[in-house]
Amino acid sequence: MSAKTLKEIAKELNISRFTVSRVIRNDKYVSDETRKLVLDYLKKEPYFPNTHSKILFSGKVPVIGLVFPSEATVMLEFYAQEIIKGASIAVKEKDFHLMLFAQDTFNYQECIRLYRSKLVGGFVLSGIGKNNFSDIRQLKKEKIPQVLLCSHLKGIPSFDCDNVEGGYLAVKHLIKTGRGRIAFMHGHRNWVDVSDRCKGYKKALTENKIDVDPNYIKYSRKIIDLQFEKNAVRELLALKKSPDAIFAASDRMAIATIMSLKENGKKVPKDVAVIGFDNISTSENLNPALSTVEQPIESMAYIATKNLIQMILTGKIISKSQLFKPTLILRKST
Amino acid sequence: MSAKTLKEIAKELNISRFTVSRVIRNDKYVSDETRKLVLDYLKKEPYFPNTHSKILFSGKVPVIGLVFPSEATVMLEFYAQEIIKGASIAVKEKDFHLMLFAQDTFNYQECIRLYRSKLVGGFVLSGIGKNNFSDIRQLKKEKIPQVLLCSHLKGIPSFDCDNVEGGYLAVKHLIKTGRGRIAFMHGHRNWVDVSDRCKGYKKALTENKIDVDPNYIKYSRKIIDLQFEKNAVRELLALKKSPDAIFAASDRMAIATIMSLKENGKKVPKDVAVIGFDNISTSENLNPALSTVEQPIESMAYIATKNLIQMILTGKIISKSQLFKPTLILRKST
DNA sequence: TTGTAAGCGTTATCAG
DNA sequence: CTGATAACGCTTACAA
Repeated sequence: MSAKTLKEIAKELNISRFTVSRVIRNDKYVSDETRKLVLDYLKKEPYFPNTHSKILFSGKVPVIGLVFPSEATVMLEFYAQEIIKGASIAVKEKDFHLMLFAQDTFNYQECIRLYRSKLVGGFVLSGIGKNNFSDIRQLKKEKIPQVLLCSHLKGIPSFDCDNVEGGYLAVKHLIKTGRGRIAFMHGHRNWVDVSDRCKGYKKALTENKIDVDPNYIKYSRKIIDLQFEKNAVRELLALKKSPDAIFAASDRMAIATIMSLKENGKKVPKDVAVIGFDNISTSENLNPALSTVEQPIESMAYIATKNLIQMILTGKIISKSQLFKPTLILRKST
Repeated sequence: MSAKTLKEIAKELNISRFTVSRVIRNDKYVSDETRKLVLDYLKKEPYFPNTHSKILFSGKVPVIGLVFPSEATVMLEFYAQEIIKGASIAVKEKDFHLMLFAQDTFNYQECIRLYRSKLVGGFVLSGIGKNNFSDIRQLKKEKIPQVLLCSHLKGIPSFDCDNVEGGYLAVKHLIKTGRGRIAFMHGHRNWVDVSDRCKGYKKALTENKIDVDPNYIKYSRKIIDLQFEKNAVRELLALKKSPDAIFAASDRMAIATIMSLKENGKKVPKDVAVIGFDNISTSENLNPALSTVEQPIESMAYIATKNLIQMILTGKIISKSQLFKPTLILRKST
């Protein structure tokens, strides 16, 4: 059943559609009598204004495009739900809507098309990697409202966790608990978050007068490499001075690391402590339960979306960014 | 930068907007000369037709509303991404779009509003529980195109895994590997999938001449109960004949079950075998790696969305449903 | 207080 | 072959 239009309602009531429109928009210039007539009608037959007429007329597009590039899955696998939740809340507050775009690889041309055809009013871009930073600048040139989530780039409004601080917290904790030979394992270098966590790692080490040993840093050269942790652990254990702790840049990696350590006869945390990053839901049910660093993803998504909406509503491109504080979650693996 | 309209392009070329429109729509009745003129222009300045004008004119709304009620999170926590992926692929094939609605509890009134205001053309409803079946029937009465995903209801096009078969496979496997005292743990009874898995459980038992013992069936009375598995395991172990296997209706539950068993000094699978349902990504990294049953969620979402699109395009409400085959994944916990 | 006209950006149909 | 008219459903400004 299609909704009645103003015209149809007006015809049934023998008045003009403009009068009906006035009542609905609470315009003053309607007699109490006609107002009552219309309101009584609307009680029985609710009115649903056509979204597209409204957008067409107003020129404002109350739709946020939430982009999930598949490449970023490595990073965002466990975050999709929280991002959606945060963005949904922001969107509801302002009567906006959320459109989802799962792209194979980030496609800025499609973004331009979506924007210029007025399907969306702006974008929340999640987990954009360095390889796409030039595309982001392109979007900026086109004056397309956008915010970055879980990534950051100078000149673009970015909402990210303070990953330097996160890495720093994790490693400082390891040092505090008596570990001195701390390795760092991370994924493909395309994402700034990874470099940031590495910076935090190095910062904690130097601050504690521990030399940064490149042999202790292992990273994946492929975006997806199922054998990576296995090989990395083997290599680390083969070192003359093998590490007594490993900081993994994601919980997923930390879990695989723990498994590999066990397979190699090491006890966690006795022989090697392990700390992850993300606090995914299964990490507390592991054996041993995983220590990790948590990002406030839902609020990051909420704030990011809120800012984007503000930009769309005011028509102004701002470039306020925000770094969110991570939290150390201590369990049994350290 | 806003996209140029037909009118603006026409003005620059000193022809009428209708002619420009013709060229763009590949209409025959344009002279080669004018066609070239327009095409040359479009090469430098691509044209992006206004979505809303098109929808307004055509009356067709190429937008799928993907609804995620929070209640269903218990079920869908690990599926969001795959559902999104499947739906996205279907949507792209037909030039539709995906709008996301994360609702606190399923809100059919909002669905009606969204449909009648022409914001969406129909709904993919994920993880609808029995408590909302009357709302679904209401939507059907309103002739709103909808499909159910990960749930099923007679008379409504539903795309679900064959959970009876899934439960049957899991329990048959336990029996085959020598287990005779098999418990079943599941979540809140609001979801049909749970009842179906229970049916499969019972079917496998009776088929193998094992009595169904109600003491072996534990279910959560609350939708979220963090202590549930702990208590259930304790109660099961306190039985005179405590179970030698547990079939948990979700991997999450299975993982918590394994932890509780270990805390109670039991070895998995030696003392008690455990099998889950879902095949979530961490289940293979557990210790022991979790045996489980996998649902083809992505294709379920794909097919469901495809069917919905067909309904929207043809304007016909069909009620073809489909049950998808689950797969047994055997690892170390059984 | 109410109705009319014009416009948002398309397209189908008719007239020239 | 091309331009004009009308329509999709709504709102703003203006006229009655």
